[in-house]
Amino acid sequence: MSRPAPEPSPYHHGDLRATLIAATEDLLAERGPDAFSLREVARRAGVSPAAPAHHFGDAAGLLTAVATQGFAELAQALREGVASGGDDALAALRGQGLGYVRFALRRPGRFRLMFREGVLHPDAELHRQADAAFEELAAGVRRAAGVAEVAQMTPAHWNAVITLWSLVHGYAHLAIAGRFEGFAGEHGRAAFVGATLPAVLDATLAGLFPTPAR
Amino acid sequence: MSRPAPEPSPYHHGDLRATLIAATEDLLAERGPDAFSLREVARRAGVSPAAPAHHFGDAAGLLTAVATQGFAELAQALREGVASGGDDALAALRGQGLGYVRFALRRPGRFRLMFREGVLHPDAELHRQADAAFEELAAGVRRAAGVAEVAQMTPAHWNAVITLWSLVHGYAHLAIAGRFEGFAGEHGRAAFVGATLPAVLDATLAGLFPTPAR
DNA sequence: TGTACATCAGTGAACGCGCGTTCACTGATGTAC
DNA sequence: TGTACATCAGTGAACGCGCGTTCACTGATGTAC
Repeated sequence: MSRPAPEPSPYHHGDLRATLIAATEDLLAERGPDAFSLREVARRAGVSPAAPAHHFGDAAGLLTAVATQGFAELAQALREGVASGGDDALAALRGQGLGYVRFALRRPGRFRLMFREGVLHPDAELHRQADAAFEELAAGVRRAAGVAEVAQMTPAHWNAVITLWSLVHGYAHLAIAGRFEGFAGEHGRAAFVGATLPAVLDATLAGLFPTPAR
Repeated sequence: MSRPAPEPSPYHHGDLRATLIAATEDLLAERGPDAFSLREVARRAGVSPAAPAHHFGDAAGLLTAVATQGFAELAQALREGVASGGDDALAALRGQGLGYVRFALRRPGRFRLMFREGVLHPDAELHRQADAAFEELAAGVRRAAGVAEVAQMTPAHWNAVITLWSLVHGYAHLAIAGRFEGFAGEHGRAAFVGATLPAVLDATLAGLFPTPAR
């Protein structure tokens, strides 16, 4: 997870912006959002504490850039989850749910940052990426419900979106916070998730999209 | 939400322990867990910065006490939610879900603290209270499933517990983080929750506890 | 009932720390002519 | 092709701040006799 040691620094870095984002993600992964500090990130990037201001303005600006990139990757993870379901719309929706949770567990610190209030700048691009990720979920529900357009979605369809989002979001948070460790037992977290999450999603989807023949 | 101004302080406070806990809850409510500081709490309680150490050891000790009390109140909120459902086990379970979310939204800062890693002491009483709250949820599922004892619960029953817990936990977190504000629109958050959460719970419960006649 | 004394609960000054940000600066790059 | 110069990207020292915790202390309480 850690990057190579800083080079014997030339004056101009090359791609300091990307390096600072990567260092921030590493720090979040290792020590969580509470341990973030601009100086620590600068130290890891092998750069003076004033350097980040050049690219991000201030500390919140750097975190906002990290969160924005996070939402873009979340949307991507949801798209890949859909693809894993093939032609079956319900299987695609389940794949999306799995993708959401796996995304969260892959980088828990960043995931928590993305949904933290008060530490990010209000930012048009951030909101655009967050909305795009949400829209992936809504599109999944439309496919499962046989609805083509956003304008055709009923309150029940929106409730289905909220239900699935809440479910995977809560599952991810509880898993990250270690609340499932009483269950996970000897098998570890990954095995626990693999064993329970598909069943959890299927039971919920059965309630949201009952099939006559079931 | 704010307490009366500190009295012209007598040397001995009377009930400083409870006062510090209350001041912490106020601070969490007003400015969130990130803004917590021991000195600010002492200021609000009208007491020197060294006073809290006498009762709680250190800052994490105070937060741990607050979280412990929070879990006790969460368990109580779940019990009240059950009662609202009367004799119908599914209605009781829905009431529990409503109680969970309402508890979270009543004091969002404290709720977030309770599930924050790294800021609380590992503490026997804290874990006892957290487990007791969780056990309320499991008991609700047992009633709905017609199972009398913990030992009789199947993996499917445990999955139902995890599903409901994830659902209400995620819903609460998303609501607190303002992610539903695009929906809430003109009606405000309370109205949004009142309109969507019961339906969300019912749809999920239908998937978890299908009834033959449905 | 009165008094000595231990214990409890709080004071307030001081410590050292890491932080975000600022500032004047300088080295490197690239562009105009 | 050379050269002057503007712009960019980083330095590193310094600032002021609020923090958690420590320390020797003192005022209040309560208990033993």
